[in-house]
Amino acid sequence: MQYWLFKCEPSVYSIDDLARDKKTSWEGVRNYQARNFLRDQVKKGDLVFFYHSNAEPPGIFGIAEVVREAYADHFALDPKHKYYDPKSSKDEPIWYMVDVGFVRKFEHPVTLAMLKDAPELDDMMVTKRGTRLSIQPVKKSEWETVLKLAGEKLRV
DNA sequence: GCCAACGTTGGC
DNA sequence: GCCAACGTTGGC
Repeated sequence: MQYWLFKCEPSVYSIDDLARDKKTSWEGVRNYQARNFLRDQVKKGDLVFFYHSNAEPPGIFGIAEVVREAYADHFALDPKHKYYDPKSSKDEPIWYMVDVGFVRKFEHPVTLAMLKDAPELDDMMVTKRGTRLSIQPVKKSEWETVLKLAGEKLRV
């Protein structure tokens, strides 16, 4: 059982959209390092911080749960889609996606500024400038620290 | 909207 | 394989 942080621009898809839909596919990851995490390490039952990027304010807005492990990202095969990648094919998909379900929206989101202020989170990728990975592993201690900052119970 | 920090592409 | 040009991310 592992913890993750998934980034998304709320103008594209937000925690509120997930709360409404209950479940969504997490497609469009087009970075190899993030792809490797998604394909090889993200497992069913893992818990995910839902991070709003390019937002005001940026930060962690809630929790999702992985409900389906990696499968081929078929949006890469559609020439009309913005996630199209001509190098990908049905037989040899390059890109993968997972499905996540809604768990909880934080009553008090943990903003990026709060994450940066917490010394326990100095090693967290999202707090380091220049880290643009959209799928990031989160340590158990970091997970618990963020929940405390959010004023949330540790048990999900 | 700006721009720094990356990742990717492609000529050589 | 190098590296300049270009595209993207994402905070501010």
